[in-house]
Amino acid sequence: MSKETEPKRTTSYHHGDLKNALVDEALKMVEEEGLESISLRDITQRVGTSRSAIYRHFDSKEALMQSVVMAGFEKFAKHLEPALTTKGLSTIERFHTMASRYMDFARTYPALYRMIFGDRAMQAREAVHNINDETQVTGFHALKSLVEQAQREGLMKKEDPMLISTVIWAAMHGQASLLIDGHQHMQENFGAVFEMTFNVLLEGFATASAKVQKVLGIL
Amino acid sequence: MSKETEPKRTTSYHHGDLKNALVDEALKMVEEEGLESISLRDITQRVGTSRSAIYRHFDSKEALMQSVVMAGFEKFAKHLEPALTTKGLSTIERFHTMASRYMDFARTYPALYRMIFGDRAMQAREAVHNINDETQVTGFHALKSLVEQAQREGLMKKEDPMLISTVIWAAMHGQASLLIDGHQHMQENFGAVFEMTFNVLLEGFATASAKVQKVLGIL
DNA sequence: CCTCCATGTTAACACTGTTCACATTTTAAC
DNA sequence: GTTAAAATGTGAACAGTGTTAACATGGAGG
Repeated sequence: MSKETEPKRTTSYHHGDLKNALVDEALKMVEEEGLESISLRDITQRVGTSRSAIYRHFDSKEALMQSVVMAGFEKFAKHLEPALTTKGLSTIERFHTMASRYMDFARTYPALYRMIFGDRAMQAREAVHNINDETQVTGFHALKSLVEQAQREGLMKKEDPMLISTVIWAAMHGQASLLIDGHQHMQENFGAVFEMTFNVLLEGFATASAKVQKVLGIL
Repeated sequence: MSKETEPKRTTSYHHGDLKNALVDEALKMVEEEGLESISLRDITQRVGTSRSAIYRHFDSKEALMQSVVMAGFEKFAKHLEPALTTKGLSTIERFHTMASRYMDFARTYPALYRMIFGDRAMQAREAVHNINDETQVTGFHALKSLVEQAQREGLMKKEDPMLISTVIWAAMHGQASLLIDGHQHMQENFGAVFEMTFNVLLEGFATASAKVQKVLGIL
């Protein structure tokens, strides 16, 4: 990424920019056909190069797939952005928007979601840890900053934001996973389960004073 | 391994009971080496037969793996049983025991857990739907019956038990998945996240009267 | 011009799941 | 008990995979 000086697409050699082309094509194919079924031969054929050309840019198929994971994670982070950037939303609304878009991403790109949060994903994240440290934590950091905002506003009890964020994230991840992996109970009641989870979390993390107010309303 | 000199099992043909032997060995290998890396050749070699012997009992590798999924799910269901069968536990304690053993199973057999709750699992469950309809729903049914019990005791609000169970299950599944797939935030704070989730769910699903009582205690 | 080196190609290798014709053992019929 | 049929196991072969090595090509700098 250091040698630019070209208004065109950088590094125009034989192909132009084979490395990125391979990652882009692989990412597209993951979305289309799923993870398991794609082969290096298919990727190179669609890109228009020879099979072994890959090995001038990646050590192995796994290395290519790790780059796909990183690209997919950037796409995921962008998908969540509106929850933070949209103007005029309350913190609660931002929570709801973020959770909603999270589930939407998983449902729209199930294979990609499985890939970026699967067991190979962490290896990929660690492999490029020094190169791109900001993007990879963006998703989680966005959630955590929302939690901190809610705490500042007195909507949420003041326990460790990291802990609270992880609890929320796990609940969402569980729903997304069950949904895209075809589990009946989740698919049949998706909307209801989502809203119930959202409310339970909201209530469970509410401050004591907020709870008292709610109860006083009941009495 | 010749005739029926073994008082073991029925159907003593050439091998004895190759079909089950293959499933057992494959299940063992999934736990040892993970899902991806095991091959039919390795399985048959360890069982002691020829490679293609598999095809007398299964249509394909995928069919064998689906049988492994079913066997793994039975193992999982057994692992959860103490939460229901142990005498002298309160309903809350049963919840805690079940959740605890759930996470324990995932941590002890990560590859197997991934397999039985992954995306191929549902296909397997559907493929043998008529044969073994009880076992496959055991896990979820156990949770649901606990929810109903809690509702009867006035500990939990009386919304659809199916919905509540799915919410709880998804929260646990999310934690288990993040944990065994190596996500830092989960691994570093596993115990704290688990307890916080448990409490939040308990509180979020508590009956209104229970909440009022708690608040009255505060006031 | 020429040389060098990054990039792309072709052929081959070891491995995989799968299928075929054939061998062996078990079951059943007579 | 003999014999035919069915069930089960075997070895060789095939197409597909990721990977590697030797070779080819084209652009950059002298």
